[in-house]
Amino acid sequence: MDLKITKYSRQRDIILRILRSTKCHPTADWIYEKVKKEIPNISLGTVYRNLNFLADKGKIRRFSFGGTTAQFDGDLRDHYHIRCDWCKRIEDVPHISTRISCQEIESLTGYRIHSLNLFFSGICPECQRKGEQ
Amino acid sequence: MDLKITKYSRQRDIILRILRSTKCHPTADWIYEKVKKEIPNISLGTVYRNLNFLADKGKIRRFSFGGTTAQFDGDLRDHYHIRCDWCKRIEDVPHISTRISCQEIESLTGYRIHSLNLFFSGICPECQRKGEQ
DNA sequence: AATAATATTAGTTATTATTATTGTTTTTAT
DNA sequence: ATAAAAACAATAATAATAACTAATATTATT
Ligand SMILES: [Mn+2]
Ligand SMILES: [Mn+2]
Ligand SMILES: [Zn+2]
Ligand SMILES: [Zn+2]
Repeated sequence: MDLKITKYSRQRDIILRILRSTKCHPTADWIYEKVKKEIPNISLGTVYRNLNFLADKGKIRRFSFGGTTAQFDGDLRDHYHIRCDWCKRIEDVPHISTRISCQEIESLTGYRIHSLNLFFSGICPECQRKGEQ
Repeated sequence: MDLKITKYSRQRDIILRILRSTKCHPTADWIYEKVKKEIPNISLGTVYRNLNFLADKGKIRRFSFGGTTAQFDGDLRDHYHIRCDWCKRIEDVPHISTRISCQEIESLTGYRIHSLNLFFSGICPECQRKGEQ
């Protein structure tokens, strides 16, 4: 919750800036390669540590779409995701008009709900054009 | 799609039966431990191979909820999931009345949509009772 | 400003999940 | 019964992530 109680770190700052400046949903390794251009001797462990830290504090999102590696999203605005089953690309679904009643889910499950994640999978336009697989 | 073209395998049969008979959303390793009681010398690789095979054929679901290991679900009926942020348990959300318009998403993104996954996270009733963390 | 306390780091090693390989066995088609 | 194909167990290899440690950077206190 409170990022204030932590000390400043240039590494964390840059990691957060890079994540926020991309539209893709990168892996720790992807971010590592980017940060290395600014801090050549940063270590992958630092990237993981800070990504997990930021995710735990709710400053970024961490998820994985069936794949084996975690992916991160610096965009905290309400939005959803779609993945192509063939080329595996992930894109934002910017806005949908339907409202899902979290209150209904809360009374149905007894949970206090923090977040709602909606993701679709299917075939992207490009793969549709290219045809089978 | 067609499981028919493959040869019969007792191992795959048992893996599928075990997955279908549990309400939890187990990892490959959890299933491995169960299968071992029936086939003591089965190998973990066989479990992985068959789970991936079944998932690729659409006979089971494979996903991971932020954690580092894949989880599987033998229940193909439309239903959604919720995870407790504290104890990490995952449960089914059996049914929700909201309608999400996949057609709207299709026209918005150009994707041909195959599936819709909805998952919530929050605090389970038990953790709420126990209090902080 | 100097000092002390502590968070964070780079570098490294360890762990864990998953996939690939290989030689053998089981299943199916002829 | 024979042969081809698929699946197997066992194992080695890979890849993702976490843990450790001594050094450094940041903050708080004097
Ligand atoms: Mn996004
Ligand atoms: Mn389920
Ligand atoms: Zn595609
Ligand atoms: Zn809980």
